[in-house]
Amino acid sequence: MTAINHELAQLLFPHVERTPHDWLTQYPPRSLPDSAFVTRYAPSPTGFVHIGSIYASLVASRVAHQGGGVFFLRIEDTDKKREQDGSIEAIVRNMINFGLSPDEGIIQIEPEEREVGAYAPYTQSERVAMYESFAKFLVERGLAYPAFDSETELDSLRKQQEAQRVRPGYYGVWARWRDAKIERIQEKLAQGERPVIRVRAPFPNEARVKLHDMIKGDLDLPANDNDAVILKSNRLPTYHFAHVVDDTLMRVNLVTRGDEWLPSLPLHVQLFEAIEQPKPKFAHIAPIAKMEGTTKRKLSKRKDPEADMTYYYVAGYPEQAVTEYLLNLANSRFEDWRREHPTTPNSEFDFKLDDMGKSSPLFDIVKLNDISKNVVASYTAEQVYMTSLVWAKQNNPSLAALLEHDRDYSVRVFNVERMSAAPRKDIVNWSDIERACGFFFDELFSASIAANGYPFPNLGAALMEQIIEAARHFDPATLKETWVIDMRALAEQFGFARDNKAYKKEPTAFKGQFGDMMMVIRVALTGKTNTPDLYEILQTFGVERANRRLDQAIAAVRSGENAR
RNA sequence: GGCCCCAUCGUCUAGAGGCCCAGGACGCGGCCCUUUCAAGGCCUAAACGCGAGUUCGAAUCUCGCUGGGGUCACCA
Repeated sequence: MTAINHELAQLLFPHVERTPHDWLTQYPPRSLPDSAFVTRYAPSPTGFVHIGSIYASLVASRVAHQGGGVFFLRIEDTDKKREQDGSIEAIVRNMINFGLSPDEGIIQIEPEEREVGAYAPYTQSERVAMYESFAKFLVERGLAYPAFDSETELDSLRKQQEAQRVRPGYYGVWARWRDAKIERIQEKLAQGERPVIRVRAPFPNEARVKLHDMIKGDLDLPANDNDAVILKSNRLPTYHFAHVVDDTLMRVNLVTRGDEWLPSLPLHVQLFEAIEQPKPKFAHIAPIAKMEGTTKRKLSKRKDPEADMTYYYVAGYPEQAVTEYLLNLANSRFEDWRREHPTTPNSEFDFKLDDMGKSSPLFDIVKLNDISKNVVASYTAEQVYMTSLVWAKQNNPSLAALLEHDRDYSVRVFNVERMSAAPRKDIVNWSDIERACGFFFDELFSASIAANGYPFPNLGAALMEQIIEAARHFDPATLKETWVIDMRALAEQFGFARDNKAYKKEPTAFKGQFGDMMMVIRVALTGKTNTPDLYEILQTFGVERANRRLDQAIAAVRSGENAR
């Protein structure tokens, strides 16, 4: 520490008395086994929650918790311009919903915000004193210096570099404030100008940074020679410096983050060395991407609705489905595991960073839908009822009213073809319920008939009337097999084939096959051509509702207006 | 443009020199089952970007090329 550096440090940070050592003493190493990882999710509160964030925190949380480590939440609010109200609430709510509740940081917002953890505060704007201590430390050692370039000066610098076709940046001869005399700095400060603080990077720097990334493998990057800004003129740190100081003081030993950070990794390594602290391990995650025409790009907040977690809430995807889809993207082994362990909570899946892909996976809603169908099928009717009701209250109030109006009936509706070994898989998400089950509810059924009529097959009004009339005599005490046998007999009586084989053998001898007759009943009861099993529908409806529907259908057939 | 990362069916991927004329899942198509639909069962089509090496032998190792992506802010 030279006298001049010390003087400069005092000039820049006269009020800063605490040293890095003081802070390191205040926040001692965690007492955890060596194998335990301390990870964090460090979002900036700049808007809606991106699915990539949930993906990254899922990874971080699993890696930490599997080894008995700690996963915490840190709010990176150093860019006050981009900050948006409500972001923190959205972040915390999403984490809770997705079973990613942090061990430390803001863990709750309702009824009141609550922060826990011994490494507080967990919000960067409240940690300014720490950044200043470390910045002062660097200035004292000649490893950082103030720079007073204005925005326009930096712009013209960049333009000159472009014109001369040299690498843009603040380095070598371009780093004008790098070796400024202290008198000049004093003068600027006296004029009331606020400098940024830049690292003094070795220049020229031919060194290479070699390290092992837990996802990307062995990395070999050129060392940093750019005098990056570590403290902005408003005294808030840049991401780079905040990352290094916070992850040091909060004793993070594994940094998981998007791989867009790879290019600045050498700077980070340099900063860890400059503050004389060990660097953590790194795991750089390839972000979820999407095709746009022929180009692949990161899922974008602006362009892609599916980037926003709100999309999944509005569509009513169970959180478990989204989680398992993401787990599958991260570790494709997951779906094999799921098949072998159909009912085990996914938290017991042995997640491995090693198994993560190195390149960006493409988002695939079709695959998500498939996973979601299976998740919904694994729910009990009661669970479907409860969960979809919560969704409907927010997203489909009229459906919520129907579900609440007759709770028992609704649960029975969701129980149709659910209790078997091969449960019905026709509900993708809660917004799909109206399409799949709407006809069970008289209001929705009537609306559908009013809008679309009955999609009856062309069998002639007289015959259809007879068929529907015959269906009126349903006895709930009848066993399913018996009922089917009875219906087959009826089919034969009406001139339909008793079974498919008979029909295939001699198609012209019949009015149609068994299914054709049943379709008339199906449409009469439901107004649809694709529904669950008719026997179960009749059982669920009950005789009264069934007969009411059949009578209505007969009337429609008679009037002819809806037959088509 | 510099630097960096990446590269197997349409998609997610398995594959760490012979087990692979490449396996699974989703999707697509077909068949079976069947009161429609869904599910389920069976089956088909579908990929190692290209070129050199190394080797008895390469999807797997090396190099080059090509292609894709990321990044070059007082944003994170």
